[in-house]
Amino acid sequence: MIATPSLTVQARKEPRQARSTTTVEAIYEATIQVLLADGPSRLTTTRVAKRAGVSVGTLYQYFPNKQALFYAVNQRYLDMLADRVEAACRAQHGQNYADMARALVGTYITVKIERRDVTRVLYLAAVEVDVAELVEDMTQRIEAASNVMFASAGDAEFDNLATLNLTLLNVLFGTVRSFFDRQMSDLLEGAIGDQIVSMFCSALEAARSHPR
Amino acid sequence: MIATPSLTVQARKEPRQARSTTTVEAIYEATIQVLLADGPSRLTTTRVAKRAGVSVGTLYQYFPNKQALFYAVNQRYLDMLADRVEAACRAQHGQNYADMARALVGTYITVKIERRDVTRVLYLAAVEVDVAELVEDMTQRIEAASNVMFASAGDAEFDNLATLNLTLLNVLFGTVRSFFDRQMSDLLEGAIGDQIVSMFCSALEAARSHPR
DNA sequence: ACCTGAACACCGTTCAAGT
DNA sequence: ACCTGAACACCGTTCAAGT
Repeated sequence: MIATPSLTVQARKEPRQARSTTTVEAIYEATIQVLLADGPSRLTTTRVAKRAGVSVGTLYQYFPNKQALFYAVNQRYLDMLADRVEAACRAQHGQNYADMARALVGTYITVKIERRDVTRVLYLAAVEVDVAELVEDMTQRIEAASNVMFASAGDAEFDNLATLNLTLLNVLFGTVRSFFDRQMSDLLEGAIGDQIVSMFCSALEAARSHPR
Repeated sequence: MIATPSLTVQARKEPRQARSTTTVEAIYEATIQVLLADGPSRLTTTRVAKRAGVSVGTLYQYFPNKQALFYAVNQRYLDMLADRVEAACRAQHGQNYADMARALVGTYITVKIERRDVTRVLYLAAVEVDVAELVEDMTQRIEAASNVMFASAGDAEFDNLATLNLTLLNVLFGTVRSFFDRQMSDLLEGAIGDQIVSMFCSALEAARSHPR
């Protein structure tokens, strides 16, 4: 397994003129469209370029390879996701831990479901390209925000919060992914989402410090 | 997104002579080796054939396309996983639900870790090919076995067991996957595995029927 | 019954030539 | 400064020819 040096994965150059900004936008949009319409296995640079209305050469002027293109699309999506969850965590500062759990789980699920097509297609395609690094960044932002949030709970203090938090977030990410992979994402908005929240609450409850 | 008709994904013909059984074995083995050594993006039919010591044509005599090859490798692995978990569930029939949770979670994690390389590489490559159907089959076998097991618990009865069981298994599958994707699979054998078991237990406890 | 490998269509990527 | 598209190497797949 060869790790792709991350440099090759950055955009080749920044657009400097209005014309090329439009081009890059069109390429992003076309990438998602091709993924949605034709599936990951038909995500070819030629197809994306054609759909974006430019030549392949142009695409390669902005993205050194197909990976970089897909990487950029993921980056936008994952940054947005991390932004939203961070904001939700900040908003809960000092509140009750049950509300925190609800906000964290709820926001994550909401964002994933708002863009359910993109979510699914990115889960599906995530492997044709090495996106692990990006996912790890997003994960760590959320982990940090969530840690700070739970540590600030007004109604409890927790033992081993870091480890518990790690587990809880992997539970959340993994469970949501399982439901998406199995095309059962709709259930997340209902009873299943609530079950996840109560699992969070029980686990937190069990980890409360009881100083004497 | 085009669903691959499942027929094209079956092995093209059954080997009838000792010679060809060996060939098919060699091809399976070579597939895993190439995946492990070169990564999913370099899994090419030519490479597999070469590593197996046969010509490409021979490979195509037994597998109609690259998908079918990868599909077959997954099938073996997932069948084995379902077999093991089913056996563990059967062994717990009539016991306490906490022991059941420990056995279910423990067996699943143990099998995944026993073959950690293959596990990781199959998670990684799972998308280059449509394997969703296979995963769904394995999942449903485990779901059925687990449902029967928990329904037989000697120390409790549960409300809405089917829904709860669905959530619990997606939690298990998803969480394990998250730790593997993040290359933190070792943690599953220790404290994290225990945390998953206690989350199972709290959720089950909360769902106990209390008839009056 | 099984195997071989040259041949074909297609994809990622490049680069000389254009505006 | 940006764009084009023919050209090249490589991969999936086929099939006529071999044992």
